Amino acid sequence: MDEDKTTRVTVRNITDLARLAGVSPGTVSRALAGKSLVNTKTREKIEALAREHGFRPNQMASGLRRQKTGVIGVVIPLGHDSRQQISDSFFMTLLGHLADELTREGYDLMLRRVVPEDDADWLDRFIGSGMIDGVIVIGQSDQFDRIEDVADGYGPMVVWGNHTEGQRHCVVGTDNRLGGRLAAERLIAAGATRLAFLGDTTAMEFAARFAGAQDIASRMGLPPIITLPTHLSPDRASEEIAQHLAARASQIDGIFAATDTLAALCLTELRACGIAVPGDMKLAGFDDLPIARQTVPPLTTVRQDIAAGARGLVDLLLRRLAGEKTESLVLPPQLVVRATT
Amino acid sequence: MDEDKTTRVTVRNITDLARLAGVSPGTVSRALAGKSLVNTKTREKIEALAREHGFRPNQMASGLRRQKTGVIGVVIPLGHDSRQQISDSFFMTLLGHLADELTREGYDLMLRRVVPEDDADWLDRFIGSGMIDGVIVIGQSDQFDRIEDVADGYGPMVVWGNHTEGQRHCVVGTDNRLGGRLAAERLIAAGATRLAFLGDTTAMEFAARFAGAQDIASRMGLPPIITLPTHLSPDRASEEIAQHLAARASQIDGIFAATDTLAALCLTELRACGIAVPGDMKLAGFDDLPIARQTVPPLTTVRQDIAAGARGLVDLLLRRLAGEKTESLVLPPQLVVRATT
DNA sequence: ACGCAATTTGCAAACGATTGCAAGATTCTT
DNA sequence: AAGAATCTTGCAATCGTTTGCAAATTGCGT
Repeated sequence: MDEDKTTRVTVRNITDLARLAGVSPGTVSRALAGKSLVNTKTREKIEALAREHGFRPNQMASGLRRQKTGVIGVVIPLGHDSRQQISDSFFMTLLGHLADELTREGYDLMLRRVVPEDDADWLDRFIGSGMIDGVIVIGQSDQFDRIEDVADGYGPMVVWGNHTEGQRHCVVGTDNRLGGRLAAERLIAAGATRLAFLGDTTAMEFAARFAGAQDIASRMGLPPIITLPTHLSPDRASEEIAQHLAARASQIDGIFAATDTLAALCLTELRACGIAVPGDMKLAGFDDLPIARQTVPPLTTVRQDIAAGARGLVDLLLRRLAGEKTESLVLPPQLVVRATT
Repeated sequence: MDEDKTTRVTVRNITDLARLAGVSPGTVSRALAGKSLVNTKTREKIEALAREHGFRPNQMASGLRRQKTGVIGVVIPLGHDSRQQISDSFFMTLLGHLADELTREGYDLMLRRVVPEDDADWLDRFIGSGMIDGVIVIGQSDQFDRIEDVADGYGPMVVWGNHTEGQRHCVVGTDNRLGGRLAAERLIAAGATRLAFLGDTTAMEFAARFAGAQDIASRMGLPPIITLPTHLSPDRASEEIAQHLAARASQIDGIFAATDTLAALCLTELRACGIAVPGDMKLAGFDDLPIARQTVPPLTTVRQDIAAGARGLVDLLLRRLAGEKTESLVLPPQLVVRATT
């Protein structure tokens, strides 16, 4: 009979539960928070009641009072190429690992995609919302300056992207320039002498990859690397690649694609043009996504360690939340030789 | 001189701003919320001050008071196959579209991955946190019953997955069984008579795809379809597929893969075994991910309209938030014939 | 000028959990 | 058994915004 009554009661807040337990709200709060100040028997009673009624303290109220939310914001600026990018495997995989790491540290993840062109205020707005304790920015896109501005006044921010000499925001990323060198070295070692870079060099990461490749080309006394700009979305990119190939294929014998995704598309177009890989054309990608193993022939590429990147991002962010002043983290890329070079 | 003073003041809450504007906090709140009750000149003054100081109302406090947060939870239960799944292109693409749709509707997205085995309480915990206005569950995994339980007491929930006769939770998904029929029909039309299904049939969606294929096999008087269970993570799956092929390849002439990802891996293994596709073996996938166009030969598959799915999920969720009682939405799959059948 | 209606504002009580402080209850000393 | 020391608890303010209600201001017609 008593059971009927208790289960009928709805308990929506800590006060209701306190009434049931015959104690004050403060005690319930302390008990549920696992503080040591509360008597073991009282705690057990409260915990039992909480379990029985499926009670969970309201995170909003808690967040408001404690001035921390337990939520980390993850924002993806869609800068130069609004449409695609998010379904870019690389970012998505990174996001997955981030979710894992943050969960493991007891944080929730609030995801936001923004189009900086439409909303100049995107970063401040997110930070100022009071909803998040810190923010991870995935990709600098073309927003380097804005991120720099914010970094001066706001500590708990870490950015995935390219490290530039003297920058003020804390960044985690692969050494893209080195990666570019590795790719170019391999292409050249495989016999290529007239190289092209496939991808949009206005994106910082890509620019660095290009620059690395150019370093090597210059050092070896080869002609400057041609750039073949493309968008990232597969449908547009395919067309653009086809056009590039039609116009330039005869002038080059090696392609360094900014991304495995682009490399895979390029491979398809090359096949359509009847250009043999690696016979007539060497090809290298970047990222080492799963697809790199499945193209025909399998793709030579530069691997980024995504899991390590995610771990780095979260680790640095937590340190910054604790007040520490952290340096950027630059991860080494690794050449993976398969069959396109 | 006045400017110096005003810019020096930090304004962290609505009360500070009210002081500056010489009005009461209530008025500021109304002005910023765009309510009609406030005088135009006062409003403009307040808006100007807010802009000048970069003030943004605290979402936590607002959420607490209004009892709504403007955040939708998106949860991915990692049931039968913890590791991979999230980097599964399909889910990630869906997530991307969800982010777009929710943003467009003015909602934020809180992402959570859970391992139901470790945390039986995953769904209630999320819902009860007070942080989200509603929840979208991506994939039923093996948690059908738990979702059903919750659905009775909690309205604003929509699930991506398979629709089962008489279920109580609102679901959006492709007609997997029909999709399975389409795939099997095509395989058979291409000349296959002894079919196998590649994938783990304990996942509901996959089970339905298998059942659809079996429908057709039975109707045509063909032998029962063999199941070749695999995990979803590429590394494990590759091995498992190789083993399956070694053991069974001679007994079958058509494979229906639960997923394009699996189909692509399978294609690689088939090539390694020297089995010609579609000559010796027909192959069909499911999803129509970008990779389906890039395999060699390009993959015949069953397309799911991911964007429409995301739109459906968000649309139904919003309707439910408005109190409406909505039916499930079953989307038609579409056969895409390429070169593996 | 005056009264009445229509606009604008301010007041103060919510929303639900946390926490410093002090009071009350136990236990321990001597 | 009294007093000190230690545990437990309750009280009430606080986090920052919203909103019902009432007060104050304005506008309007006569």
